[in-house]
Amino acid sequence: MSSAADVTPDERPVRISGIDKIERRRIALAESALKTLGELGYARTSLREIANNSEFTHGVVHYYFRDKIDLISYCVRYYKTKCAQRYDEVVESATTADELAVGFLAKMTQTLVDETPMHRLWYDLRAQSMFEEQLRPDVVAIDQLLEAMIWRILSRYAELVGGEVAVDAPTAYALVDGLFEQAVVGYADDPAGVAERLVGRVQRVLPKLIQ
Amino acid sequence: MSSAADVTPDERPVRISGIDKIERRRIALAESALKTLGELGYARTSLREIANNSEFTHGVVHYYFRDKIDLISYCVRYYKTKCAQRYDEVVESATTADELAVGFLAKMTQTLVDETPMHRLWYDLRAQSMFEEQLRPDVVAIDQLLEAMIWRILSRYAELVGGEVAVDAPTAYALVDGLFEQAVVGYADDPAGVAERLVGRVQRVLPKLIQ
DNA sequence: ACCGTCCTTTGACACTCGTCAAGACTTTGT
DNA sequence: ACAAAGTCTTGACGAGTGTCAAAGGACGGT
Repeated sequence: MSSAADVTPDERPVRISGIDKIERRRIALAESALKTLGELGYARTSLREIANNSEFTHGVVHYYFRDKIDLISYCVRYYKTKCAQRYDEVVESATTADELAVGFLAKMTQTLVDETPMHRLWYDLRAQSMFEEQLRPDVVAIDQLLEAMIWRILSRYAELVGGEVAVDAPTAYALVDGLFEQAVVGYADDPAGVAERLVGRVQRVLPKLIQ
Repeated sequence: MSSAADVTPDERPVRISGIDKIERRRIALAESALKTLGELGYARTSLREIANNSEFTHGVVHYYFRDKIDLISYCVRYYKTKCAQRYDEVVESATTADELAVGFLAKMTQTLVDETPMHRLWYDLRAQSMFEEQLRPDVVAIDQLLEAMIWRILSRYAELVGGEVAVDAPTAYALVDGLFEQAVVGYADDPAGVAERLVGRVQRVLPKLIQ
């Protein structure tokens, strides 16, 4: 990514100035950290392991982040910006209820399969937040983002179908999330058929949430 | 090791307290461990902390359990026997749908409030099982137990109401569990009103699962 | 009484963790 | 080109971890 647009004759990455370079490094570190976190989980991921799985040394991590919580927190916030708008395009482009449902379900299974580690990490972090107070604000914020996302999908679906969502936003989110988490956990145990079962279940539940 | 091969043909006098005492110690240790685990979570709980919060020393823990996973695994299995039959009495004694619903919801909020640490731990362990393979069998077993429990409640409810459950057992479990987990996570953040909101949501969702 | 077995304590081990500091290397301003 | 500022490497520290082994105590059978 981002390799196509170098028109600059100068090869030196010097042009990236101060603040920008710091932010770039932090993002690179965060992405590397997220990869490791997604594979090992929050508890078993150490700063050294993160540095090890990256092109940096463990000292660099501490140069760009105050401490471990600072890094994790940054990772979570970075992740947040990417995850909650996954379905927005589908919602905006769909012109019929069926189109929306199909698009939603397709994206859902796609992210389940393609980004399993990220979802594992999310459920891990949400559980950890019950014990580690410092994680709570970020987790709560993401939860609200996801709830709003589900709500956008459901209310648009209801609109297209000519009805109303029969439950409030937190309830709708909890229900859909319950199904999705079940799929993520099941996917870790045995991936075969999990995605299809998830689709079937959401398909059958979705109409019941509209009246 | 070397426990099975008794060289002495001589019977070990049937010490009633023998095996029984070992099991008793293990249970006592497990209960103490569960208390600590429920408060600190899986990751931040060390064997020394468990021993510290009990009347034993950290050496005893290793005398009765091979290693940490052995202890945790035992704890989880011990916990399992208590958690999945929480609602059985309600299911058996209820003679009307309303009675069942009220009893179920009452027990649900009661366990949410009284045993919060246990539920936190459960969701923590389920998340950890995605990363730690050794935890998976126990987690899967408990999940099935809980699924069966929810199914018993729902199918009895449908029977009393004169209908049928409109979704399959895994779906029903995922939906209810989604609502419950939302409540547990929310309870850790701010307990006020969480139980009431949970009751309201389950009350509104429950009829939609019957047809 | 003594002895062997079970139980428990204590202390040590090898290791990993987060954190930091001293110095080396690189880039930038002038 | 030279010095200052920024960036990175390396190695160390103390604390905490799981694990284990060697003693000490308790208690039964003989």
